[in-house]
Amino acid sequence: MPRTFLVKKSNVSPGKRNWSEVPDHERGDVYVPVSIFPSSVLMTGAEASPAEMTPLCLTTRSPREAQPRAELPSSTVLGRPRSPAPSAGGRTDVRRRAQAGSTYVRSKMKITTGDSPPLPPPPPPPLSLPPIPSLPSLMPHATEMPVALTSTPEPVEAVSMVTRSTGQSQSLLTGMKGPTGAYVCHVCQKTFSYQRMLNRHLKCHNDTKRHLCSFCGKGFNDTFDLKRHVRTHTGVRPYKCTLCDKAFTQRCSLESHMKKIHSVTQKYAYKERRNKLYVCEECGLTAATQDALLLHLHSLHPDSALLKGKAARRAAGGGGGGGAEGEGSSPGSPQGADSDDTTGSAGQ
DNA sequence: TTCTGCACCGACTTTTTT
DNA sequence: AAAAAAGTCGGTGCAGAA
Repeated sequence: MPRTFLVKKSNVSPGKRNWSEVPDHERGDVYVPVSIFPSSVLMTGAEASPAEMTPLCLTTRSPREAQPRAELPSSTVLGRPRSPAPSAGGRTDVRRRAQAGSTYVRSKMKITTGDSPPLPPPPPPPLSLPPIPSLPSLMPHATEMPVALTSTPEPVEAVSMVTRSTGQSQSLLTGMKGPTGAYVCHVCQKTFSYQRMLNRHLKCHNDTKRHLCSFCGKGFNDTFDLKRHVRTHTGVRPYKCTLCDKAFTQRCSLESHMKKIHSVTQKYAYKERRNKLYVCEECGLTAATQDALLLHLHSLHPDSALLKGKAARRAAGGGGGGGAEGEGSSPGSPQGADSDDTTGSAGQ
């Protein structure tokens, strides 16, 4: 069974990993799940692994797992005072942040609510983001503020037409339907075939991010985006090059590598689904099937969040994923572990 | 039954860093 | 230039409300 590429962090610059300093052939040998935990969230002594501390989906490890544990660098992104408040626009210049020691934050980072959490919120309630001060009453729910942050003043009125009680946009969204029947974004005039696509797209114009990374505080619109991001903290690299043992966090990175370095072009049709890879976020093992992954989890990680989540779902009456469980689906939730970009529902 | 929000996932693209 | 990371969208399925 292939082994997920797990990356050991060498103690490099604060707050930033330097994977390149780790020889590729060594990356898979040692898994340091998280080495950038802020001291503020570190428990005393060695009793708590990073995974145990994180509210993310990294679940507790059984004592018998003698995984190397990374010490927390004294000056990680979160272990030090953050840079001053972000710009008014909600975005922060990466260089400014870098000067402040927050090298994880990229230039396109959108601060969640205008204020990055000074410290990683211990189990962050993902859904409890405070509304944008200027529109508190109009945005009870982040997903229901379609044009709240447009540059034009009138959208505020439009937003008020989106009601929480009904969960329906009474006139705003339908009113945005263009002459072709497509749904048009007020902000960028992009068109979408489905209203739900437009609704989701509108979040892009919204600086309020519902899903916060507990490691660095960065916010994302989508849980999947957050989970993908978290992998940069955990060092899990499931996509391994078979030719040079290099590994990547995203499949596209691997495919790009294969093409550019090895001149190997994967034969995939446009948007053709690749083989799904099931990854154990506990130890990095990869499996070709969900059953194999479950078997592995049962045998080695019986306390894994994924298994607990499945058990909880069974207890709750069967049902598959979806909103009910997802509502509390923070990156630390069982579901979170269950649904990494390489694991999780086998529905697809 | 329909609509909607939400979670989830894969894929493609873009930007930034090394 | 390559890699890393993030932004975005198409699509699917479930749950809850109307």
